[in-house]
Amino acid sequence: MITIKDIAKRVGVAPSTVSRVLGNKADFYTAETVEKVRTAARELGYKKNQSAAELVKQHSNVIAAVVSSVKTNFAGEIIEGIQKEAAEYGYKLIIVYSHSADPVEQRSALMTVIERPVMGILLLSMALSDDNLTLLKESQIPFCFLSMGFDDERPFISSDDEEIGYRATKYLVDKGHRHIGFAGLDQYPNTGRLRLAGYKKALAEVSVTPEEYWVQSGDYSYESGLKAMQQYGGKTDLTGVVAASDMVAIGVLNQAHLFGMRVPDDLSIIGIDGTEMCEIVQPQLTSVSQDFYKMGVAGVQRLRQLDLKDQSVKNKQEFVPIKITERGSVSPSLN
Amino acid sequence: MITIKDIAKRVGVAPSTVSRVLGNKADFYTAETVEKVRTAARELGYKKNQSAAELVKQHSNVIAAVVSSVKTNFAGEIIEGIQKEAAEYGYKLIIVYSHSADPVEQRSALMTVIERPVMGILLLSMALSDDNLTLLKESQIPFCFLSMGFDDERPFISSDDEEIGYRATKYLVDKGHRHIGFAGLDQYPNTGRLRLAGYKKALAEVSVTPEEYWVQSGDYSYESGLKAMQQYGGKTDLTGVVAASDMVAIGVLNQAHLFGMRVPDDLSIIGIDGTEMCEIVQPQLTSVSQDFYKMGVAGVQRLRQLDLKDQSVKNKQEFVPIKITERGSVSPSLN
DNA sequence: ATGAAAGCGCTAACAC
DNA sequence: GTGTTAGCGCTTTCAT
Repeated sequence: MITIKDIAKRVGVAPSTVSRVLGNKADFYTAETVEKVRTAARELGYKKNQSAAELVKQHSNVIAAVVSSVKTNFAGEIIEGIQKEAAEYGYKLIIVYSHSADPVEQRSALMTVIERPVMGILLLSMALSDDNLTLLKESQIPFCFLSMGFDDERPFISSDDEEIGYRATKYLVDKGHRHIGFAGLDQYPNTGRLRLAGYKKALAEVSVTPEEYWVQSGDYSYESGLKAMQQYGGKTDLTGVVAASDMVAIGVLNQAHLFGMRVPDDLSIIGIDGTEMCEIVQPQLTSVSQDFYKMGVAGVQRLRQLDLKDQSVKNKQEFVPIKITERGSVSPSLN
Repeated sequence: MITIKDIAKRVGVAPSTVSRVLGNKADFYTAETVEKVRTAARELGYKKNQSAAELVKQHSNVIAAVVSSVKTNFAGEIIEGIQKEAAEYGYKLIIVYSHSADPVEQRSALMTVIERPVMGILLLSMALSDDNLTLLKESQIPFCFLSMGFDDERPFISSDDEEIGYRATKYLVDKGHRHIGFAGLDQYPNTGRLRLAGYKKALAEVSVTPEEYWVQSGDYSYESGLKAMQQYGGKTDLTGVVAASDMVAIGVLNQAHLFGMRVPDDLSIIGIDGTEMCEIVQPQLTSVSQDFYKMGVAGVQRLRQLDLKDQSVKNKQEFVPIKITERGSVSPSLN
């Protein structure tokens, strides 16, 4: 292994000088020294030992993202946003996966990043257990949750779930629909509750109280959509459905087709997320689009502020705007 | 920050003893010492500084996966395989992303993991530039390519692309098809060439020489499928299409539908990969399924052997079996 | 503008 | 079984 000592010896300077040159500390050197050091480093094939640097600096330019599941198809967009913005500031990104549910696995993933001096931690759609949240806080490392909101003090950047539920439902209401189902509502403490509240609010504005079977729970999966539609049945009085994710929407769509229903003529469907999945089914899915890319970007900016000791944003909770993308799965109600 | 010294002081032993207890080095201690040390560590909220440990050990139990693109939908399956198998042996996994194309970005991603003593590097569908391959080799860190084959000495674990091309085409041939297109053939040095060779071989066995327009190039995307089918046209004499990926297959499928063609009655389609996308379209896609999960598992095992100084597998090139999963997008040719 | 020296937190001989 | 000691490679005062 080539170290700065080797370079120092070769060039005839002290290791500290090499360190300064390679670390671009001000430009207090003769151009000649810089040149010689750089050349020697290249020729010897020098590679910095970050462990050593991190040990003394107790800091690094690495951002860690902890992701709840490999399967979510929007995580990629958030990561792209993080990656792009991180590159902007010279931060590196490492990602670790953890299934949201299991506290032990969560802990292992957290430890992987806490045990080294990362510059900040971004948690993607993670519902951290209390123990693990404590662990995270004690680490003193700046952090922020992404794409998941909470009703306590935790910092997060996400969409406003109540608004999502409200606007999706309102969109169908404005098209004349009154019997509207919610398919695949999740069981997380907040997301599901808030989306449901928004859904009920939009319905209440036109004096509709949803029947119990209108709301079908699920886990964002394609199967959840299939199952929800099976519950509704081929002769349902529902004319519109809000689906908890694009995959749920596709499940509802396919099951409706299997029942011989036409979409959107017999049934209107609006999805939530707005991933590329919306465009590969027929009809293409109208959806409430979340700006995942922007969450990633905002997450990096948050970490950066924290790194710069701006404590004012420590527990800031921030919403990223949503929008409705009209495609072909909703039509006016004929009733 | 709490260090082993703090624990040592508190318990009244030497730091080295604490290190040994916490590192589970044999069980050469009084249960009492172990108990006291553990308790103190917990009470003080001790967190190991991995940078320090890695600096002295020049080694860690971290596997790094370098992934070519955030968008590939099979990377998730490989990662699940890696994760699962890694956990089996107590290895941790960190992932870094890099777009396959840009050597500069590739280099940055590589450096992120090379600059610390990771135990091994797995490269997922990465076509590394020569410079970066040299960099990787010089790092002395064990590595293996996954889901991408090469015609040089590089170690890899992937499907046999010629076999994929052959079996996909043969499957259609056996159903009576003779005019068979290949949609979305990629431009990578190997993958595309080998799949094309397999395709031509299966066709040659029934004395068919493909017309030039039968083979449409692409980049595995949905759009590539759309475009390929547009080139074929609604009145094509092709009765079957092999698609380079499931997304390409879906593109072909949708464009065929737009042309008013029925699948599989008017056109049979077989996809490559076998991701969950196959089951969310109608008809469901028959596909050549790759065992991505197994590639991940095998990758970890490879790294483990290398870690155990088993040099015999250093440049081993390994194929993972493929299989045809029959769903609903292929029917016998009526000609 | 550069060198000398100290030390980050941990592990691994080597003693006893 | 446990303590002592010597670094791992790097950064950073503090000199000069």
